[in-house]
Amino acid sequence: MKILEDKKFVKEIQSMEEDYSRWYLDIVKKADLMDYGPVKGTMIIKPYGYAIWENIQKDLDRRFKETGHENAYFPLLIPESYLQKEMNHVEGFAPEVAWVTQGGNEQLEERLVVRPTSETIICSMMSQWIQSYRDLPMKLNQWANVMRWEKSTKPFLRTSEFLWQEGHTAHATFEEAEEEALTMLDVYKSFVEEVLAMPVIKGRKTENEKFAGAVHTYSIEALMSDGKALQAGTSHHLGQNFSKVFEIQYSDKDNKLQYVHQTSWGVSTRLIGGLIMTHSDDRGLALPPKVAPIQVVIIPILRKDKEEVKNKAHQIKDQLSQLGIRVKVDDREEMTPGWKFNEYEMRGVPIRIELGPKDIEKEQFVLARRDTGEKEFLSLADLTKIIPAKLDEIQQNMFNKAEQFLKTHTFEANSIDEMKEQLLKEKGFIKSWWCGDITCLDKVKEETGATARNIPFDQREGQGKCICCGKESTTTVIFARAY
RNA sequence: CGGGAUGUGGCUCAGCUUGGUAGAGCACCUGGUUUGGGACCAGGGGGUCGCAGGUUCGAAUCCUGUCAUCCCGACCA
Repeated sequence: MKILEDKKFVKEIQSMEEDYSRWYLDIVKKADLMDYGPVKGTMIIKPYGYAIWENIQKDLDRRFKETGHENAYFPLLIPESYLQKEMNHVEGFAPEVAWVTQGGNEQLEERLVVRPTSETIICSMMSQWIQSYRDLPMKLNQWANVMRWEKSTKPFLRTSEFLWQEGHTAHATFEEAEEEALTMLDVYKSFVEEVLAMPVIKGRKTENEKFAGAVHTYSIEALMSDGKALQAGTSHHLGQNFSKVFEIQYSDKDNKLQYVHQTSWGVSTRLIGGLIMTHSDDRGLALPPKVAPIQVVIIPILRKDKEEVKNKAHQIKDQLSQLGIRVKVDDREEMTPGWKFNEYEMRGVPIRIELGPKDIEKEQFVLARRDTGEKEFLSLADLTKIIPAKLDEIQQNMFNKAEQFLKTHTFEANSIDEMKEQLLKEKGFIKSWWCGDITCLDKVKEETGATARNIPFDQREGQGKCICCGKESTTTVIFARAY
């Protein structure tokens, strides 16, 4: 077993150390995930990037269905009057909605918004569909694009148009809606941790960070490799805020009219940005096997006995494909093996198999891991046992590394000065006591640039002094600079 | 939305100060030699210089506007 020296193979990528932001942009371009669209904040998700999204969709969709949800699709355009109904909601979204004011050559009588989220239109339909407690719960999900007129954009992390899924449910009681919101938060957490190998912190959003129109918002927060936080998913308990204005009522068992209790929850293509900033390095993208469009790439070394080597490579491919592994053989002769090694490392393929005439003679192959850079010689006879095991090992190792990073970058601070000092030294999550007063959060933000990410479910025992005002508090908050 | 920077073949950039027939490297195409960590030689194709106006005999170059991208800040369920 030999470990690669820390040589820089990829000269096209700016190092993370020197310029993190440039590094990120280099990765998304060089790994061929996206390209810019002609309109500000829009992007083309290229086939390789879209394949990642499809893998995310596939896995999440299965989890949604397992928890009793059904997919549907609602219109892109929403009448202005719908948005106006819930006051907090309008105010929250007003600055970032795109308007349609004209159809063909005619001015519209009522302006339409391009959906920034679909609560209003889905609620208006639910009010027609729900009559009785027997119609509940109603648990819907849609895969869609949404648009928010963003002022500053960055590929995958914040774009004007993005792809997401939004779940919308209606329940008979507050408790049921609460349970749903928490269940879906769990679904997100287990998906993001198991599939994307990104450890996250579950918690409740503070009042000033919650969704416009929600009773409260839960989130999972991830930590990027530059120490900044990323909201990876949200789940909202909407209470009766929307059902009251959209009149979603049902008759209960005693034939009394009741308003439903609702939830909504979503994750977006932003997860791809998080994936990149969690695992990748100066050599390019690194993908956990479970989302990687190509899990194993086979590079035949074509010096002599070309046909034999090629045939063997394809034979290996077939063997692995039969196990459900996503494999690609790159037997192009116009590229050198070295070029291909770098190319697939840059694109984040978890396992590379090198196969040359000498290997075939010795009944062996070379396995190179993207996560550790290790190369080893292994017996071809064990191929179908080794590869699945290695993929699992890589998946686990990537999660462990990220979890280790999160642990070593979670700090405690007892005063604003301490937090400032820590953020100057090294960024990360900052755990602090908080008295519950929103103005204290504002002050922290103003002085340190860090915002309250969430109030983690996993609270510390005991009590301490509020980071800002010094009052005795029993609530722990996670602060961080965030994307 | 404020401050700064950039926009020239697919990519990275030079040329602009001082206006005068568009360049390099990489990539691409053809042929040959190569191939175990980004090969080499020879030949070849490709750009209305982001877009729109203006100044000028003449604009990639000067002026105005506009759009997009990047950085910093504000905003961001």
